[in-house]
Amino acid sequence: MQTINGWLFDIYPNETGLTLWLIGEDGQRHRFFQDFSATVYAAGPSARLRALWRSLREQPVPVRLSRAERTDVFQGKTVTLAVEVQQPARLDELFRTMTAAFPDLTWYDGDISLALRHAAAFGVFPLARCVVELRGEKIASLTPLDTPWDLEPVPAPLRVLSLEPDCDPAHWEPRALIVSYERVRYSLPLEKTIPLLIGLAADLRRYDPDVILTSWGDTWLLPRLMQLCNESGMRLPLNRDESQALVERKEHTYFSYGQIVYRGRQVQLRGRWHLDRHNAMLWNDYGLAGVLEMARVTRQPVQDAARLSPGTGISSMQFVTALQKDILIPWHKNQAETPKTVLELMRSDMGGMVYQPTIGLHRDVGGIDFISMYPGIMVKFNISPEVKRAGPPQSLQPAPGDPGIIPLTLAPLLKKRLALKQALLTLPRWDCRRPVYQALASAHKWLLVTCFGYLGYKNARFGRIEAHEAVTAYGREALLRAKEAAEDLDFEILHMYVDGLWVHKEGCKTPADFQTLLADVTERTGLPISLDGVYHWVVFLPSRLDERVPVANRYFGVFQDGSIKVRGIEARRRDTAPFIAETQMSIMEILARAGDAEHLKDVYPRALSFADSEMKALRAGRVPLEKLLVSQKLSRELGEYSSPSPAARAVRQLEAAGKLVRPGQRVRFLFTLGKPGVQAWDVAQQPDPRCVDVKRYQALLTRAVETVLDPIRQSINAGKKEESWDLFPVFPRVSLAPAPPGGD
DNA sequence: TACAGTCGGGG
DNA sequence: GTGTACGACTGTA
Repeated sequence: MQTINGWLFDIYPNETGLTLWLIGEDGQRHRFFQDFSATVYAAGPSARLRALWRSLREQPVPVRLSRAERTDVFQGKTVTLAVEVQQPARLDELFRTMTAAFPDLTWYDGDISLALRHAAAFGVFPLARCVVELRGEKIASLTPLDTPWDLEPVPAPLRVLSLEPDCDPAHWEPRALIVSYERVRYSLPLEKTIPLLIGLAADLRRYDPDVILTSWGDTWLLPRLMQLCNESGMRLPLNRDESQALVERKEHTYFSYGQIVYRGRQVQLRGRWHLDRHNAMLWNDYGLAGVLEMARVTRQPVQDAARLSPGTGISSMQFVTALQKDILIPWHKNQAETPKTVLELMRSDMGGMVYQPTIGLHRDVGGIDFISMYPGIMVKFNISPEVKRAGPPQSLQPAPGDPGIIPLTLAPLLKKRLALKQALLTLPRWDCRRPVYQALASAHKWLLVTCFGYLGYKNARFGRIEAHEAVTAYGREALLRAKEAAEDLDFEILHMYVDGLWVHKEGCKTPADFQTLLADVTERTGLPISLDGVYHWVVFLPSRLDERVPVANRYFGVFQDGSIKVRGIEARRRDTAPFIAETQMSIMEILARAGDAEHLKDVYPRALSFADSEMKALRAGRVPLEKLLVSQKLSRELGEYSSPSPAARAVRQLEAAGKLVRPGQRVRFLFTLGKPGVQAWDVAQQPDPRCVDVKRYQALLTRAVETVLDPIRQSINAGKKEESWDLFPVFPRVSLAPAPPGGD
């Protein structure tokens, strides 16, 4: 028997069992095989289960049958027929046949991927460090040496080869491919097919990368290479396992978090990973470290983790918990989505606690947040679909008994996130672990957020609306207790929003001045809370439609470390032209240089004149057209628009030029003079700079400047009382006159 | 003024 | 392999 240590790299089914790839500590890439069986469960009347038993005896896929008692989270202990399928590759086919023949039975675990089953069975995950015992090429035992929850796992020595065209193939025709790895970098002309394929094949064999990192590899490059191979009859060893075909995932569009999301097609490799940075979910935010972390904690294979959708990641984690705890995973609930009743609509108003902020500028403000409030509540108070609630939320008492499936799943993730946050607080600014920790923490963030949403989702396997409501009820209670704590310590509450509050007290200017409050809130709620920071000053903005009305989520401010926090205003919106957003940010940076609020009056003139110079640049045509592009996400098919929004008109131009834009994709356009008022960007001909509707951009800029400068000016003037001759100047207003009727 | 369409925030 | 929230705001007619 031979033993090898290494990092688990890839797993997929072959004809008889599983193929596993291991990056050995010896530097070799090993391919092994493993026997593996997958079990599905059926429950129902015993006569029907006996009939199923008989029918399974008479079909060709080898199965082992037994009677098993398992837990259904909604029904409790349940007697089932366990069907152990010994050829994992044939599971899907057999499951389809069984459910078609016995649709009246209740099915469990049928649609759980082999990767998750394997992860649950052995406690492994992508890039887990393992000890493997071998008999020949067969795995006799597989033991993990680390867990997904380690903060500093021994990193796998991945070989990464990057491959990208010399321009964006959606808009231009690339002429060359740029190949780079380690210190090698060169380009291959695309028109010379044979040398291109020979060169690439040679590098793939010589360097034998673990990861092929591409730009537009899913949508353009790999399909193109496959096509070139077909035409020329040459082979390109993209897969490390050359016995396997490339795996293609189709493009699709889906709804998530109230908006439509578009995922382009994906090309996956076997024995190697292909990652397309332009098609990976939130690659920009997290990078490779984030994708790997996602794979570790969700146990999804890395290439899937790269484009994981909301819900799938957290569901995967729940499924692994369920498999390990012998909890049955219902086969997808076939409940049709029923329209919300009036009662439910009213209930939805009772989500998070919102308190109207006090409009205007405030100095020396503590921003305090519960850390991952909703997940923290689920863990602390044991909220899970199968757990009976004890008292009312006002008691802030955990439900009794063993932790349910949701807390079990979330607890280690939450603990790791808190540990990362803690480490980030203490690590010095220059520490190279900082960006990595940041990426990991961000990757966890949305898994945790989504878990809460999933509790309230009817089609989630472990969802239950009562549990969802319990979470928000605890949340409101916790925030109220925080408010009481602050008031008992004589803090003034300026604003509260779901899981955060903004407080002020004369003389409290440093983080230390808020420690008593933090400790008190933790004491009263049992939930971790942290100081987001102490603002030198923060502005809560009024509604645009009625300046007497505050809005909860439009504010900006400057922390004592000089960093700026912005919510809801133009600079935060992805449909704001970069020129407008950057100008607004720059103005806030000028204001931030004031340090404390007393010195805002010193920097205000500078901010005003900066805004003015940007306005002049705009009028003089010195702003590059790219900076004026507005980008909006298409929410539906072009034909489904009932009103010709600017985005819809831009899409019409694109489609006229033969460019299809799918719902969920973004469309970029300029505001232009005359009809139709917009000019789509991603078409062949560049717009004439003279067509730009400068007036409209002036109005947009004016608005963005006023958003940040008006409250500052008002606050300075308020300090000056009646000296009206000394009023600070207003930014000259440019507004759009209503378009003349007819026009054209 | 009404309406249709897009966005943020949660983090 | 997907959560169809809510409220603010903008653009169009």
